Amino acid sequence: MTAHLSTTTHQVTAAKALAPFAQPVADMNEGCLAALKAIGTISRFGRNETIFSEGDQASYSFKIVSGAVRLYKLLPDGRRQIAEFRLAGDFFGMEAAAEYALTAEALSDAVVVRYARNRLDRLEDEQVNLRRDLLNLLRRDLSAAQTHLIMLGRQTAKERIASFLVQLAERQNATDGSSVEVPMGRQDMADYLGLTIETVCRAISDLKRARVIAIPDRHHIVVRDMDALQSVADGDI
Amino acid sequence: MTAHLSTTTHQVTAAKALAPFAQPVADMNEGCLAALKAIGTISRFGRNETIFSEGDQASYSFKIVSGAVRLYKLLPDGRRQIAEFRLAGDFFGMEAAAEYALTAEALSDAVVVRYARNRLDRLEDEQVNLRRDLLNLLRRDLSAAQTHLIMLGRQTAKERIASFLVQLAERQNATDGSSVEVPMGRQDMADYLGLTIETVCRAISDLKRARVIAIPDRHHIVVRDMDALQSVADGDI
DNA sequence: CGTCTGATTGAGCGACTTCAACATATGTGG
DNA sequence: CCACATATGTTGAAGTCGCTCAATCAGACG
Repeated sequence: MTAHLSTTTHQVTAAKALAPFAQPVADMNEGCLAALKAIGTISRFGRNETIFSEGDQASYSFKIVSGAVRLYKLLPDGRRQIAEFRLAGDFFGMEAAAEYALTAEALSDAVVVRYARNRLDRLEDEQVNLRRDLLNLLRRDLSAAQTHLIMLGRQTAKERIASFLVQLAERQNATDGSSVEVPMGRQDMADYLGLTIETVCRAISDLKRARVIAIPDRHHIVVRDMDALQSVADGDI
Repeated sequence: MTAHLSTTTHQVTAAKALAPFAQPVADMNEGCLAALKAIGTISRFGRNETIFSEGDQASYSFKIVSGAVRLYKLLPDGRRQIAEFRLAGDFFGMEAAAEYALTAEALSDAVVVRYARNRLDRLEDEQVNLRRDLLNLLRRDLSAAQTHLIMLGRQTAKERIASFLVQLAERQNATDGSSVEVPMGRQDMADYLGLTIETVCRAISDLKRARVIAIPDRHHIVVRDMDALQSVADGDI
């Protein structure tokens, strides 16, 4: 493993200020970051604006400076499955081959850095470290997707919701009593968890009624008892 | 994309002879293959034998010569989600970081080539192409996982079964009337599709009753009407 | 032949969905 | 600032798909 801490100024401040999730960002070493910075251009997207669509030529990869992004697939009849939420500090579109396999939309107003794929590819050829970092990024994505799979395939609605909230809380290093930001709406949660919006609402209400969490407003939850929440996530009822 | 056709003798013959799926194998160029061959050692596993377990130190990566492998995760209470089936010609364990994220078991008696990770890593440092190929391998895995996600999150039982059978058939280039090998049992299918074995049976029986497929025996299906099967997969009933 | 494993079918139940009503923001124009 | 509109979220009642439990079947093998 060749991971190094990433510490350029703009991304860290952005992460602190706006990152709803404080999970470890894709680690990049200094040389790579400097090189990346040189080829990136800033770009802005409004809430629900499409950044790229499934099937588009994958001409760019991205890194989020502030805001958040949903990555999803649609079935022909409109059913939607969100594969990932990406947050400040995260990369996305790196995993694409010739065409994007997912659609990317801004969850909220977002500022991103755009990297031209051809320049990125050239950089990769030159810098072994960049290629290695990219490999590790993909490994993480794959691992996350596998965790997501068992969630959708083998967990109950309550377990999925609780697992999701645990993930949110952990990425923000939340402890009992601290407020956790929920950047996505209920429909987004439902489409990520393979449920309906009603089921999501009910499960959240149940957790609230059981005093495991509190809901100050739609976009925040307070974890009152992390152990209990984890137990629900694990199916220990 | 830097993919080249792989044409070493042993793997192609193995694929022809035993591959239940004839999907494009991870493409590797000649140089990489020769180098890989030099560091690989043959290894055999019996039916249901564990090749590695989730959490083990990831000391080796593998390529299947013959047979098939299931890759899965378990929940603490024993619920199982199969993430992938791997078949003759396929690599697995390449995606692992320090530890394996999944458990690998032989679906049937299997012959595999084992590559020591430290030697593999050294090869990657030396050969740009190998790293590039590995990257593409991971991209495919990720893309497959995302397709699997929408299956589990947003498709009905019938759609999942039909989609699965279409996948099987396509990988074997099956046309209407040709027999498709089904290397895994019903429980494996269920754990891949996030269903119970009974639901899998019933859905298959329904397709048989509708004359969309025929079932000569447990490990074979005949696609009688691929268009109809695809329609079921797409939810066009 | 009996046993064992895996597959199939049936009956009843329950978790999640669907449909519907209502509530709570957020924003807009007067 | 209020009246109204729209989007999002919440709750209830009824329906259904897939699960659970249970019995039976089919092939493999000693």
